[in-house]
Amino acid sequence: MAQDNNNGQEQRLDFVRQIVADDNKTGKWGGRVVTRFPPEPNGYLHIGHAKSICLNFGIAAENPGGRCHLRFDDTNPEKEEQEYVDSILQDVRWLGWDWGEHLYYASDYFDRMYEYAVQLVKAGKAYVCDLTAEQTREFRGTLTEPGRHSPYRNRSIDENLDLLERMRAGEFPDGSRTLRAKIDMAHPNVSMRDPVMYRILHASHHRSGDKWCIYPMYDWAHGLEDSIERITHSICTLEFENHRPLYDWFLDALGVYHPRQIEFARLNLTYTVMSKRKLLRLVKDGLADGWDDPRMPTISGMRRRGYSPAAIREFCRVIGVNKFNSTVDFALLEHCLRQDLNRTSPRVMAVLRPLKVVITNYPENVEDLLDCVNNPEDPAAGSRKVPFGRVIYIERDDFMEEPPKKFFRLAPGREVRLRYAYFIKCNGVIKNDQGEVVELHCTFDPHTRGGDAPDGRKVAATLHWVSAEHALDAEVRLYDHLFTRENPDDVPEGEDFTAGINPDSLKVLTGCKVEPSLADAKPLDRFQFERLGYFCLDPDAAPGKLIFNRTVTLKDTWAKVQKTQTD
RNA sequence: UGGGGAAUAGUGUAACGGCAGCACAACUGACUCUGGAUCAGUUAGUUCAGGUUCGAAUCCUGGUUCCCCAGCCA
Repeated sequence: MAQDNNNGQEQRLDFVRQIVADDNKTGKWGGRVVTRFPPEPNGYLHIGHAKSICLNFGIAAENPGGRCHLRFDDTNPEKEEQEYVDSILQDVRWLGWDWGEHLYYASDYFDRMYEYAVQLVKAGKAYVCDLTAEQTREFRGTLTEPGRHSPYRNRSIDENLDLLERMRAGEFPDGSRTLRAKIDMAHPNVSMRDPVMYRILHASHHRSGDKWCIYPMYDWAHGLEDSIERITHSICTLEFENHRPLYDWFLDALGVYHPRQIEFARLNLTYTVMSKRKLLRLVKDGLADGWDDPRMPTISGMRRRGYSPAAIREFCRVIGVNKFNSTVDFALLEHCLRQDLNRTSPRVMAVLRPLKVVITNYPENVEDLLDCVNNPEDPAAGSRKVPFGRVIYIERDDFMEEPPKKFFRLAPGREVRLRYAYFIKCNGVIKNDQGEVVELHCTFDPHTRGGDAPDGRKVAATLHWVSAEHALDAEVRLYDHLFTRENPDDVPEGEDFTAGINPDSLKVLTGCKVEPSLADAKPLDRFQFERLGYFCLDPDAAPGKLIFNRTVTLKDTWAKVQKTQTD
């Protein structure tokens, strides 16, 4: 799987894969290809992570003997939780990737990292600093001005060794000291100005418990993790480009195995936010109903919404990999989704906003089972029997008493086809006291059973329907973008991204009518409701209580026509 | 005003000195028992100014614009 290079042609490599291919050619890594996906377990994975996952696991899968490690970068106990670890494991697996036995935790390397730190201290390349966080910032200088040396920079190696050991032993309070690399306080790259390697944090870690009260910083830890695991290509996002000199400095100073760090641009998508901070905010403020809210761009949200792993993988393939910031049109994601769902989803009939239709010349109490194709894109999917009856429901939108020009559907005096069933003609409109249409009276042509007229006459439209007697009730949740603007951060002065929340991103429809075959649907089962879109059964559903999520609509040219007519 | 990156149709990406191509979106049309799917077509691009070259998106010089960096976050 994963290398769906079904476009025949010689394949174009993105710049990361090109580097890997070149390295394989020169034998730089002895033919090894080892990548890693290193999430911090402080939130749920989102579609942006999927891009990184597909890149790293994809490269490993495409190269003989290649492998990709799943490694939790759990160096900050204050933000990390087991719940996130569990969700990440589930999401990566669901996306279709397999890390084999290569599941790792940075916290498992804490002992070795400490030994490496001692090594640097002994080499005179690291020191214990007593500056407060605020002082450290002041001493660091600015982007345009060099920093100043910490007064603790020239402590003796023995004193540093002693202090570091006592830091680890828990003798000092949080924030009172740090271990810093001794590099260059005048370096134009601010991250090289004696960066902090360890901070004191008397916090319980979700895996190592209370064993440690000093925790390594990202820059110190990450290269070591890569080195320990003998990663060949350490692929990360653009904001770490500034850190590469430091990544290299640490590994060189230690003289250990040294992977190559490569940076690529993170994914941005229209109408959505992608930072964990903002997603956390949506969850915490109740703007979304949890991490797996079907409107969230999280993997768990998309799964619940009805996305397929294949669609997400295809999306990650077509967006490519680059070094500049770009924002992908949400429509491209939906395109990949529809493409996959079209060929895999069984068709079924469901009426979201029911309009009762009585077929006046149809006999009462007959059993009439009609053959319906399960998936015209997949002959192997076969067919099913769907019951018909004298009273049926059709979609309210499929009838107009006074149809405008391009409306092809049912109207007084007009004949249409009921999908896989009969031609019906409307000759009676019943209204309530408010003048709303509540019922239609139609006649059917018994010779059109199955949907074809023996005399060859044509109808302009085919409608979906559900037999009233056999229909199942269902709740259907319709989703729209969580944000009204293409760029949610594009908000008025003084407001934040939540100002652009779409108040209509969720519509709950009750009293929907679906065909009886859906009684057996299981959570997350995907269907195409004919003419409407793709839907999946929500995990909130229970026996006798059907709840469907609309994953995405079908392309709807009538809706487009309507829109241009009203504009 | 320091350092590090980057600029190709509306959007996302190819072209690695030799005809600027693909996909999405938009718009036409054909076909259709899903106004779905499918098929055919149209619109539309090299950040700017110089230079090198028979030939430049690609190489060189300069400019413009955008992104990242001053956490004891990752």
